[in-house]
Amino acid sequence: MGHSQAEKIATHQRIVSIAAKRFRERGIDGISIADLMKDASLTVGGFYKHFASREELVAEAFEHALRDSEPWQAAISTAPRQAMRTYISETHRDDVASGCPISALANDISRGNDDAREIYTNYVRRSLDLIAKALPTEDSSSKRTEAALIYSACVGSIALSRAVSDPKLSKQILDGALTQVLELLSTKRSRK
Amino acid sequence: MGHSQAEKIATHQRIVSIAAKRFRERGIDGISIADLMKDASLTVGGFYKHFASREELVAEAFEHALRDSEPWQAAISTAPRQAMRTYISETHRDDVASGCPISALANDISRGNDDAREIYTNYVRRSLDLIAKALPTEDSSSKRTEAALIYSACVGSIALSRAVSDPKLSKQILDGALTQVLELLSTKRSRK
DNA sequence: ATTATCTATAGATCTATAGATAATGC
DNA sequence: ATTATCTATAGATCTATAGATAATGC
Repeated sequence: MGHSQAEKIATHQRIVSIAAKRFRERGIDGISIADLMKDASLTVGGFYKHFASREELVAEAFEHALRDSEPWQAAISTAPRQAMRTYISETHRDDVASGCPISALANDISRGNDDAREIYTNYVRRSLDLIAKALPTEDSSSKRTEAALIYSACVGSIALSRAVSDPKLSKQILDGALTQVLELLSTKRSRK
Repeated sequence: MGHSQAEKIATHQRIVSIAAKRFRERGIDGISIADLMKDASLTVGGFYKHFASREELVAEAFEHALRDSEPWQAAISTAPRQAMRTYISETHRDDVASGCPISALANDISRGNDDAREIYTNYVRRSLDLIAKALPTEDSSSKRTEAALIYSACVGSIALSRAVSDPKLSKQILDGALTQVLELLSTKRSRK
C-alpha cells in the first residue's frame, strides 16, 4: 500500500491513461469505475480521492486521448499525405484504444458531457484549419470546403470501416476514401 | 387492459418504433427497457412477452430504423443531388431520432450486437453500390473509390456536425462537405 | 381456457461514501 | 498527523422473471 505524493500523481495519470483507452474501446458508458480501477491494479474505493465524479474522469480522459493525437495533427502540416495514409488505414481501424477519439467517440460526445464536448470542438476546429492550410487549392473559400470534405471523410471512413462486419468491404471503404483524399491533396481544383 | 392479437401486433410495432428512435437519440445502452415501455404507455412486465431479450429488441429496432431510411437510399438513384442535400443538412443533423442510423449508431454498432452488425453491413454495401451507380465518372474503379469518399463524408459530416458545440462550426462542416460532394456528383473526373 | 398486460421483486451491477489500514512526511 | 489505498456497503438502477388480473376467442 505505497502512497507518496509522487506516487499519487503517477497513479492519477495511470487511471486517466487507462480510461482514455477503455472509453474509446467500449464507449464512455461501456466500462465501470470498478473495472477501470482494476485495470489500473487498484480498487474502487480510491477513485474519489482522485476525481470528484465519473464525469470529471471522462473529461480528463478525453483530453488525454486528444493530446495523444496531437502528433497526427502536427503531421497534417508537415506531411499531409502521410498523415492521411496513417489516419485512413487498417492499422488505425484495428487500434481503437489508441486511435483518434474524434472518430471513436463522435456519437458518445453528441449525447452528453459538456466539458468533453468543448474540448472536442476545439480539436475539430484546429484540424480543419490545418487541413485547409495544407491544401494546394488557391481559393481560400474552396480550401475550407475541401477541408470539411476531407476531415468528414477521415472520420466517417474509419467509423464505417470499424462498424461493418465484412473485412473486404471494410478495406474497400478505407482504400477508396484514401485514394480520393490523396487526389484532393495533390490537385489544384479551382474549377467552379 | 385491452389485448386482442391484432392489438398485440400493433403494440409490438409501437415498442420497436419507439426503441428505434430512442436508441438513435441516446445510444443503444442509453435507455432502459422500463423507460422504453413507459414511452410506449406500457409497463416493464410485458416486455418479455414480445422479445426474448434486450438484444432481440436492439436488432429489430435497428432493422426498423434502416427500413425508415430506404426512401433516402432509393433517392440516391433517382435524384442523387437531392439525396445528398437531404442527408448533409441541418434538418437531418437536428433530427437524430428519425435520422440515418448508420451515422447515429456507427460507434455503438462497432462495439457489439452481431445481428445488428450484419444488417448494418448490408445497408452500407448497398448504399455504396447505389452511389457508385449514380456517379458521372466513367471508370468503374474510380466510381467505387469516389462512392467510398462520398459515403464516408456523408456519415462523417453528420456525426461531426452533431458532436461539435459551436453552431457556426457545425454549419461550416455541413456546408463545406455538401458543396464538395455535389461537385463530385456533377463533374466527370477521370484525371489520374 | 388462453393470453396480453400489470404489479412486484430477485439478482446483478454501478456510482458514491464510510471507516479501517498502513505508509509518508512534518 | 496526514493521506493514499483498501474493504465494505448504501442506494439507485437495470434486466429478467413470477404471479395476479382482466379481456379475448374457442
